[in-house]
Amino acid sequence: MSESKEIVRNFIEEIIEEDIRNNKHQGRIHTRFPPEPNGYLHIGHAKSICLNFGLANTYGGKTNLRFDDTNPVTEDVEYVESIKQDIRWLGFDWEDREYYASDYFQQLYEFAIQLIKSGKAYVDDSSAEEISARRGVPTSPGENSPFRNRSVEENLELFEEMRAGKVKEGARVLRAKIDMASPNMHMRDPIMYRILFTPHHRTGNKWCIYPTYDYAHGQSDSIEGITHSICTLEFENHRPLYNWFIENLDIFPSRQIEFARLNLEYTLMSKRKLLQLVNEKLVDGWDDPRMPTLSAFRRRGIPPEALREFATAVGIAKRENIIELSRFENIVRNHLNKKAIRTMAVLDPLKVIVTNYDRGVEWLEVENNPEDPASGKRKIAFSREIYIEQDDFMEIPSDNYYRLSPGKMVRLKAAYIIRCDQFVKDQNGKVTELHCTYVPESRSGQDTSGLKVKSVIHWVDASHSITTEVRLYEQLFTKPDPASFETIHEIINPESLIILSDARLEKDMANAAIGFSYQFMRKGYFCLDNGNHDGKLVFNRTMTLKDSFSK
RNA sequence: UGACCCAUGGUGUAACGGUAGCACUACAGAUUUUGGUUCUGUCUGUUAAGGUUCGAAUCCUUAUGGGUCAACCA
Repeated sequence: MSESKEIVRNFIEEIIEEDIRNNKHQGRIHTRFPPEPNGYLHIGHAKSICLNFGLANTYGGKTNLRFDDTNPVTEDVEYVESIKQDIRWLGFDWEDREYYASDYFQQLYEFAIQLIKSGKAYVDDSSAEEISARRGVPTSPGENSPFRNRSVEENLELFEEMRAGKVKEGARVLRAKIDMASPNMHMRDPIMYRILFTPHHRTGNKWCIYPTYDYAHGQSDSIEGITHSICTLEFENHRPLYNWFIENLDIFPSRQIEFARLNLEYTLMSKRKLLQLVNEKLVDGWDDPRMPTLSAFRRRGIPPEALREFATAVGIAKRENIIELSRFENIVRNHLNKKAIRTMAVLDPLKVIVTNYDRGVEWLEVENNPEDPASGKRKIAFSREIYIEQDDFMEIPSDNYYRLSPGKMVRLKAAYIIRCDQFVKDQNGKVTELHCTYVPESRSGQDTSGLKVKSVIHWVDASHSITTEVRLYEQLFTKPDPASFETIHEIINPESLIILSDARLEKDMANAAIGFSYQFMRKGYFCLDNGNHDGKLVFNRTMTLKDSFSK
């Protein structure tokens, strides 16, 4: 027997396995993914989704989808729908466990009464400014609110007035009574409820007091019996408070565990800034293929399997990290290379006349995907007039350039070797046409010419091709660390989108379908855009091929 | 002048007191009818100083560096 591959566990898996060994919660594992419906899911969320659902999957547990909808001011149903669609597309299923923090508003309210009754919460009439001023700073203690020692009866009465809508927004809050001198700012009598006369997308006008994150989140976890509540590092300082509520309410002890969020080079993860890109129309919307949102990845042709692999490949740890884009690209290319059907597409056409070709149209056979023999072969037309890529010809070639130039030969993929005899320029000096001769005995697969050429280039037949639009995407930002810049405008990449309207594809590509990936040979991976273009075909570049020929 | 967390090649992540490994990147070579793919090889690492120990990336102390916290956001 060969030795089995060692399984590497991340620190969360180690905690879970320890809990299972100790029979904690009878070995039950239950996680949750808690998005706030105030924006679209991005690749950072994908890491969290894969972690939470993945953990449940490997340990025979369950994962709830719970919308953390405690702030009606910023949240909307539009986001709820997109989030559900994106999680499904990523490949995960929460079955019937679709919950909302707002489902628990009544329960949370009763918990609050319980804390008031036990003298652990009080109503504060201070203004936001006063509260902030009395909270102190991290390096020195705060001071108690003058309203801190109200009687239980008074607190109950006042809180009821808040609930009943008798108090103006901002005039009163409910606070936990903990310790204004705590070195942890979150323990300095944190706010539990604030008054907001904003209708909620689910509860409508039923409530005008809304629980804050700190008060709602842990209790929602507890209500759902979540065993491992996984969140990002910035909530580390909230954990004592998370535990304080659970202990003082004496409810199910969910455990919060923090891990380092995903950071990716050239990518912004801040929902606020992504929203800004959308609002200022710096991109085409949340699903603009340059965005890091899941809907954008879908539109750009990134396979969900690749995203899942990436999410686990980056690892789970507590160390701050910035993943290199090459890591992401490597994984996406691996997936696409295996499954993408090859086709020839000339993005920037240059006409070639094969002057000695007089056999009309000839049909040549070519593999659909050399990586996958099962993908079969197809026939492509070849005739006297074809197109090649502008940059596959250089009038004065550089030393390491081994494509076409005057007097030089290349092979046309799956066809013949041609030699460039002449070129035609327009008045601007741009090369507009090549006159070449082909070598009849060099036909692909039955080459008896004995000629050796350094390069094989792609091409399409002029009369057996279609003209389409092709969109080339590059990084949206010119800096690898866009988050560290104050304004996004200064780092927007002006060439992040290049629209080519005259691309020539093999005629068969008229039948291209959404959801499939194609490799435009030597040019990259592309997919049909899922937007509405009045019947016109538009292709998005998912990713370039790795390019060892640097320009 | 606080609390909490983190520190392993360029990047990310393993090694759970006993040979610092893997992946990506970069570079070099081989193969190739995609300058793709594939294959082979090379370079580069335990933040520092003490301590414990036969033995420390791992445990302890201190220092240094980085992150988070002062919304009625999540």
